[in-house]
Amino acid sequence: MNKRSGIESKKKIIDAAMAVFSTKGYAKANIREIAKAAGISVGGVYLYFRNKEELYKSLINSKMHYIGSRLEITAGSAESATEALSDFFKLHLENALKHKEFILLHIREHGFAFGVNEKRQFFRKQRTLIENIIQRGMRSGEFRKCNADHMAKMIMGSLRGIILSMALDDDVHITPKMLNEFVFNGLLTAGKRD
Amino acid sequence: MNKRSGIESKKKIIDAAMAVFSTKGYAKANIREIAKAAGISVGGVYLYFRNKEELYKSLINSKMHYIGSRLEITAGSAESATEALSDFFKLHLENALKHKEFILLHIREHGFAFGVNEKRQFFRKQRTLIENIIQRGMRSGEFRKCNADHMAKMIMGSLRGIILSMALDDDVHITPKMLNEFVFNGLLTAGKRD
Amino acid sequence: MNKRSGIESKKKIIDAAMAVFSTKGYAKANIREIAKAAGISVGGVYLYFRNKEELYKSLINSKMHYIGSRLEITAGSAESATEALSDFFKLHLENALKHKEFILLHIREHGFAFGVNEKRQFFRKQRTLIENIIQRGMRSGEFRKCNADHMAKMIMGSLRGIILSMALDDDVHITPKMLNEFVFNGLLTAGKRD
Amino acid sequence: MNKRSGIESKKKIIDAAMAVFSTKGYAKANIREIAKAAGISVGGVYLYFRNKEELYKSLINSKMHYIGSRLEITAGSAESATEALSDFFKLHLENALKHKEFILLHIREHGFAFGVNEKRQFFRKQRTLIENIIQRGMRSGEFRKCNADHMAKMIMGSLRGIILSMALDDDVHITPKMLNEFVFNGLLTAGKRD
DNA sequence: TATGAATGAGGGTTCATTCAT
DNA sequence: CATGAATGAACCCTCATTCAT
Repeated sequence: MNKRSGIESKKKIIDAAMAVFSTKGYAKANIREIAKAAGISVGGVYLYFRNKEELYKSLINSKMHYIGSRLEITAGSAESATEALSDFFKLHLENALKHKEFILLHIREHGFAFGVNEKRQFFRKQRTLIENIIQRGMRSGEFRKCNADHMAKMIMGSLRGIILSMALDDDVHITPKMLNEFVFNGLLTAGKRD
Repeated sequence: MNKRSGIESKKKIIDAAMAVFSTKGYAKANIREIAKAAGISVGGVYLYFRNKEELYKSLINSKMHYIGSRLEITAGSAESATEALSDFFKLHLENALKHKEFILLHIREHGFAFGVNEKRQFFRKQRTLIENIIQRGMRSGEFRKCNADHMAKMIMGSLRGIILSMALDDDVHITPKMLNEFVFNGLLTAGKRD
Repeated sequence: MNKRSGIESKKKIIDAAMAVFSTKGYAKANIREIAKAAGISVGGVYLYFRNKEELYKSLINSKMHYIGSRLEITAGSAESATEALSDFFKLHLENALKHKEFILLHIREHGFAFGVNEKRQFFRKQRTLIENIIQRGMRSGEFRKCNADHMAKMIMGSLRGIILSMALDDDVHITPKMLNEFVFNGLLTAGKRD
Repeated sequence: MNKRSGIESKKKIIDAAMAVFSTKGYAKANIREIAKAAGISVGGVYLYFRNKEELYKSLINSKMHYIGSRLEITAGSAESATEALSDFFKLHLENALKHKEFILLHIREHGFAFGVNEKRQFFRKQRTLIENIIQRGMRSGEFRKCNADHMAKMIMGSLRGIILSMALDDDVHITPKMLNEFVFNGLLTAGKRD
C-alpha cells in the first residue's frame, strides 16, 4: 500500500496499458497483466478507469490528441508547398518511430471496437492538411495539375502503409529523404513522363 | 445429421470462419458462432481443425496462397517494366476489393498471434517481385536510377496502405490509373524535378 | 462429463439453487456453490439459465405458480364460507410445511430485487380469494358484518405472519384447527363480545 | 476535516447505515455508500465499527433494545387484559409505522446472517408478554379458555404478518381498532360461535 | 462423421478492509 | 480523529475444448 500521487499511478497505468494493449491487442490484453506491469493492484486500475474499455479509449484519445496537435502546429510554417509536405512527412516518420507501439495498436484496432469515429476523424484531418498543401503547390506551380482530393488520399494511404511496414517489418526503414524522392519525383525517367 | 463429404464441411467451416474472424477479430470470434454460421455442430469443427488457432492459421494460409499464386503468375507476362508494375497494381487493387474482409483480418492480426512468419513471407515475396520489376525498368531505361530495394519497400508499403485505406475508410477508392499516375510521375511539375 | 438429460440437470440446478438461495439469500448465494450442490460445473448452470438473476426469477415463478395453482383449485369446492376459509387455511399451512425453505426465500426477498410484481400479484390474488369467501359468509349469515376488504387484509397478513413464524422459529407450530379457532371465534368470552 | 465528537459521528453512521441497509439489504449495502451518506470517510467508519458485520449487529441491537424497552414499559399499566392487549397492539402498530425501514430490514435478514439470537429473543419476549396478558384475561373471565401458549404464538405471528404487510404492500393499512375487532371478536356471527 | 451437453480455467469487476499521511 | 488510495480475495460469466452417445 505504497502511497503514490494519483497522477503518478494513473500515468503508470497508462504506460503499462499501452505496452500490453499494443502487444496483445484489445481483446487479449487483460487487466491483471496491465496492473502488474503498472506495479499496482487489480483494484487500483479501477480507481482511475471505470473499466477496460474506458482505459483503452482514454489511451487512444490522449495519444491521438498529443500526436495530432504536434502535427498540426508545424504544418503552417513552411515557405513552399514542397517544404510543407516534406515537413509533414518528416514529422510523421519521426512520430512513427517514437510511438511505434501506439501505431501498431492504432492500426490494429482501427475500424473495430470503439473510438472508431475519433480515429477516422484523425485520419481525415491529416488528409485535409495534405490536400491543402497540394492545392497550394498547384497554385504556386510547384506541383503538376492533379485531383487534389485523390492525390491526398493516395499520399495519406501511402504514408500509413509505409509507417505500418516500418512498425511491422523489422527490415523496413524509410527516411524522409527517401519518401520525398519517391513522392515528388515518381519512378519514371524524366523524359518518359507525360 | 446430413451426411456431407468431409471436404464440403471443411469448406463451409472455412467460409464461416472467414466471415466471423474478419468481423470480430481473432480473440472475440468464438467457435460456437463459427459452427452455427457453417451449419455444423461445435464438435464438428474440431473434426477438421485441431483448435481455434489451427483454424485461423489454416484460413490465413489458404487464402494467402490463393491470392499469392494469382499475383505471381501474372507478373511475368508483361512487355515492359512499366506495364508489369501497372499490372501488379491492377491485380492488387482488384484483390483488395474482392477480398476486402480478408485484408482487414490480415492487417488487423498481422504481427500478433500466429502465422506471423507466413504473412511476413508473403509480403517479402511481393516486395521481391517489385524489386525485380524496378531493376528491369532501370536496365531498360524506363525508370530513373534509384535504390531498388528502398523503392520496392516504399512501393509495397504504399500499396498496403492504400489498400488498407480502401478497406477501412468508406470514402477512399483508388483506381489503378490513379495509382499509376502517382507512382510513375510523382508530384512535381516536370521542370522542377531533379 | 457425465451425460444427463437436460431436464434432469435443470431440475438438479433448481433444487440446489432453492436450497442455497433460501439459506443465504439472493445476494450472498453464489453460483459456484449452487453448481457444486447440483453436482454440475459452473458453466453447466449457464447452459440452462442465462444468469444468476434469471435462475432466481425462474425459481420463484415456477414455485409460485405451482403453489398458487394448487391453492386456487381447491377454493371453489366448499359447501360453506366457513368451510372454504378453513380449507384455505389448511392448504396454506400444509404448503408452508412442505415448502418451508421457499417461504423463507420468498418473504426474505419480497419487496427487494426482482420479481416483485409477480410476488405482489400472488399475495393480492390470495387476498381476493379471502375477500370473496368473507363476502359469501356475510351473505349467508355465517360471518358477522365487517369490512371485507379490511378483514381480508388482516387475515392474509396474519396467515403470512404465522407461516413466517413457523418457518423462522423452531418452536412455533400452528395447526389448522388452532388457526380456525383463533380466526373464527376471537379471543373474548362469548358474553363480552359486542 | 470538521472535528466532530465521536458520538456525533457514530450516530451519523448508524443513521446512514440504517437507511442503506434497509434499502438494499445487508449483502448489497456497501460501506462506501454508507460512509458517503454519513458524510464521513470510508476509513472513518472503521474507527467506530470493527467491520460491516459489527456495524449491522450494532444497528439491529440498538434499535431493537430501543423499541423493545418502549414496548415493555407500557405493558404493565393497563387496567384489564383487554386493555393491555389493545395497548400492546397500538404500540406495535405505531412502532411499525415509525420504524418501517427497520422492520423491513429486520424481517428481511431475520434468520440469516448474524444477530439471529438477539432477534429470536426479542420475539420470544414479546410472545411471553402476550401470553401473560392472555392468562390474566382468562383468570379475569375476559377471555375464553384456550391454550395461552398457542394463542400467544398465533397472535404474535399475526401481528408480525400484519406489520409485514403494511411495510411491504402499499395498499395495506391496519389500524389498532381494526386489529382489536379482529382478534377479540373473531369472524363468526355471535350465534354461530361455539 | 456428427452432436451438443459438460467442463473449468480465466477474465472483468466489486468491495470490505487497511494504513500512510 | 480523519482521510481515501491501495489491496486482493471473491464474484459472475464466457468460451475453447472434450467426449459419451
